Amino acid sequence: MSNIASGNTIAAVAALIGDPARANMLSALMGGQALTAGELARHAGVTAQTTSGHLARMADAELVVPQKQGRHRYYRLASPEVARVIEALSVLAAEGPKRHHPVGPRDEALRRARTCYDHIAGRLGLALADSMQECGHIVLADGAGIITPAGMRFLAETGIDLGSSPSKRPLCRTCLDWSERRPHLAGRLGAALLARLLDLKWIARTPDSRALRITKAGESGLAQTFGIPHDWHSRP
Amino acid sequence: MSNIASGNTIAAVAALIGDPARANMLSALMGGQALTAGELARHAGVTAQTTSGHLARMADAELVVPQKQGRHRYYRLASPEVARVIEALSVLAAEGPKRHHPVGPRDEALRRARTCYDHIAGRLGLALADSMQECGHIVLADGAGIITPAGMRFLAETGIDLGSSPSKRPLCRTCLDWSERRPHLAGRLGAALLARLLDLKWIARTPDSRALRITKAGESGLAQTFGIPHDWHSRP
DNA sequence: GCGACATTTCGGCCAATGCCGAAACATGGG
DNA sequence: CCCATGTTTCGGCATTGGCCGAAATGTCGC
Repeated sequence: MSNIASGNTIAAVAALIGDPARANMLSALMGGQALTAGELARHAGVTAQTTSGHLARMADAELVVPQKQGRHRYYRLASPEVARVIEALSVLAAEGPKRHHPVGPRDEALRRARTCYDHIAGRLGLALADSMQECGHIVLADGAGIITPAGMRFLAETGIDLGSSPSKRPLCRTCLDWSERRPHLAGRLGAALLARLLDLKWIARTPDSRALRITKAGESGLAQTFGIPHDWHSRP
Repeated sequence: MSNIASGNTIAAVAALIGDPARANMLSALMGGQALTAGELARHAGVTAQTTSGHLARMADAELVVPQKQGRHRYYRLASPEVARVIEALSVLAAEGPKRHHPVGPRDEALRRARTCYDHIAGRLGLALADSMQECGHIVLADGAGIITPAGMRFLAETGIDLGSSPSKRPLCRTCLDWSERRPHLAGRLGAALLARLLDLKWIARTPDSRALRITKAGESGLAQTFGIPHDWHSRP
């Protein structure tokens, strides 16, 4: 009875994500960067051959998109929608059976600041969201936010470019942080913020990890622009 | 490398959803009502024994919760978080490989109005969201909304009770409608709206389906309160 | 207590699929 | 041109896990 067709299709997608090797690859791609097949193989803990098969299937289902470059083959998540599925699954997985509830990234660096697909998560993500809200630049409410006129000016001054695209992508979403259990900024604003902070070299990516490092320049920049104190990162 | 643990767990959850029979059951439960094991077996298209096993596993993983009642055993989705995962997967499944993109519920009744976990989807869902937005009762922005003071008065007058709980559940989220590709109201507001409209008997559930029927009283009520014209449902 | 109904447990069958070794394509550098 | 490196294809093995028939447990109504 009812709509078996759509049920079947969501099953197909979920089954694809439901393999440990593939799930690890997708988690790794949540870092937002494109990774080579080899790197993904290492993340997944399986051989290159096996990885190749997995990637082919995921590309076919349009969960990831391949990009040839020299003798490497880069893969990235196909869309923010894919990221949302992983994100929603993470929330569920973190809550999960209460067997060992003290979960979340064990790594302190990840807790402090990390990428979440194309925006910033961890305590830095929360601090940025809090700051912008306190300054009246955005109004957050339940999973999304509105950028105020003052906020628009602030973004322009700070060089954060939302890209005046006619894109259907939400301007300002929030994303539930699975380590801190509070929302941080996602959507186009979140993406632009990450891009700008990387561009200013206030934060830097860490090789082989989703962790973000706050640079010397970043410490003062974040303090001046967002009012985030220097000693912020030492506090839980 | 990296956090295999969390990857593993999201894989476990996804694998659970990734079976056609289980996915069909979960889709059926997206109707928001608790269903008996037998009903779920019919939805899934497998025998009762098989269903029992599936339900046990999903209950163990806390995707669904059982509730004994007489010689029946009712199951419902364990949380809004579970619903969000299914919702996100539906979006992906609908877009999916462009092989047959004219998808969405084939059934015209489902397209018109249906439940989506605990709120209203379909064209009626969109019309309600549009109406409240045009009247200045809510301000929607990218995945969530804010209820204005005027909106709060309107809700009070209309008898829509948001339940002053200290719940962490978002007041007003939006949920992307997979048949119409536009957002409708979810969150506590969406749930309260559905409850109130059912209570007023303006809409009624359909047995064995997620479709909602608009009653005679509903037609005039919706017209007066939300400005939704009588002939609304005849238009695409 | 006895039959009807709903659900679960047990046991065995079978198909799907993840995994790797070996080898074949690509690509870039010397 | 040949070798090193990255990636894919092929073949075969082993395991997982979904499915059902049969039968046990519970629960209701008489």
